[in-house]
Amino acid sequence: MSRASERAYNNIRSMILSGELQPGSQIREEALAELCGVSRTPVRDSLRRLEAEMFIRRNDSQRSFVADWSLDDLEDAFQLRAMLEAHAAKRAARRITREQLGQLRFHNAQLKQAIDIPNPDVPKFLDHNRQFHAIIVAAAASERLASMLGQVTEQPVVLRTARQYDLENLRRSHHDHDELLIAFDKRDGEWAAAVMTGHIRRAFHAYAQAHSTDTEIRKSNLAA
Amino acid sequence: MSRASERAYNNIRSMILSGELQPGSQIREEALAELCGVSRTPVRDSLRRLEAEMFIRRNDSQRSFVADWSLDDLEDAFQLRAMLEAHAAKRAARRITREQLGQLRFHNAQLKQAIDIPNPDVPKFLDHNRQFHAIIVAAAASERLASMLGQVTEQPVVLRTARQYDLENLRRSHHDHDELLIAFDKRDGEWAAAVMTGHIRRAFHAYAQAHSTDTEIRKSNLAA
DNA sequence: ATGCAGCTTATTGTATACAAATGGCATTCG
DNA sequence: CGAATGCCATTTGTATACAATAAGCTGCAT
Repeated sequence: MSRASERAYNNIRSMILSGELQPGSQIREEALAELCGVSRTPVRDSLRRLEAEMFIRRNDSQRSFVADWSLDDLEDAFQLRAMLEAHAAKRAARRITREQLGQLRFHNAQLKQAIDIPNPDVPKFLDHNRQFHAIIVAAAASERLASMLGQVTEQPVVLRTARQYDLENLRRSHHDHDELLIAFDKRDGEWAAAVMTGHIRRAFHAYAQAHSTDTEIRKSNLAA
Repeated sequence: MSRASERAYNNIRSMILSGELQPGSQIREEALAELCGVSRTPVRDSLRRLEAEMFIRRNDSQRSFVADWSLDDLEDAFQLRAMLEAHAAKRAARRITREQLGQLRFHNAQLKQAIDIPNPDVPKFLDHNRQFHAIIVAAAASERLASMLGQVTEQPVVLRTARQYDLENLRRSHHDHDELLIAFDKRDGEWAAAVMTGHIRRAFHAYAQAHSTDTEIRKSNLAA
């Protein structure tokens, strides 16, 4: 992707994810163009992409708005994600290479390290976690599946305020990864899929809890 | 969608589906613009959309080519479709309204009529079949799921020559629909999902057979 | 007051000109 | 003869001007 267009896309996307562009608010092409320092043309490209990714929705007269997902919508996304990632895990179990297994072990060791210390390094955990999952998707070797997963994986990040990361949850995540590694090693696709399903479902409930806390806080801020 | 943009999208899409634009061949924005009688701007929009829908792919230097799917790729698409439609059926079983059930019955009766006569009306069958599936997806009430299904449902249409429609197959399809209707009536999501999985898998094998016949014919045409 | 008509303004859609980047070809040098 | 390099042609990317459309507002009529 070319310079201006990529910049516009990344800028707008991160403005949505960070909450700088509030859910439900209208988006004007020219305003974004100025914010990104490019013309409307690349902005329009970006908006189309973001619309396909459901970060943005348009009303019937083509005006764009930042998507505003309810908790139900997000559960829906998580449900699809669980199904797709379980499918990926199943496929990966048949196809994963020794090298990829090694990489999985590496990232799993790293993310364990990130939380198994007095001062947990959550960003580091998240990064290696992301890479762990990416390797599984790559091993599944289905471009379509990868593209669909892309659509449901980053949506929940739209939580506006800083999330509460429950350490106990992260440790359980790491434990799931351990089990996935064994399932891959045994080439047991059914097992891998089952573990993955639980792994994502837990993520949803952790997210939902953080989300409701967040919502409470915002409500009381409004009241004050 | 506005006039020029919509025209460009529909034109290009149908040129791909009809084989007028050959799989693997390069696509130039200006050529398409002339063909569609619009400027490059709406053509570019369309190309982006079609790229997201995987009808078009781009190499690393941004040149566009008509996607050329192998049978393996198509099996992959069908596999995802089976999973997603089964999921849709399961959700639909819980949510479907009496009215929607009535509509399903109507379309199923129509498609039965289309093939239960001396001179089968295949296009009519396909149309009611499409609507039958659309109602189930609507009843599943998940925008994301619907959008994902859109991505895998129309891909196999890229068969270049006229398809052989095996009547026996269409009758079995109709039978599956009957069974789906009972499952929905009993609100048995698991049953509905199972029937749907088989329904789509059969569609794949019917398609694969037609595809290989098609490929053979093309080969011998080349040889001649 | 309320609702509607017509105007005004805001916003998106399209065309086009120009800039940047890429690929192919020919030429040159090892 | 083969590989690398520079130039030219082709193609895509970006900016901008203008057209079309939709929203909001004002004022008038009921």
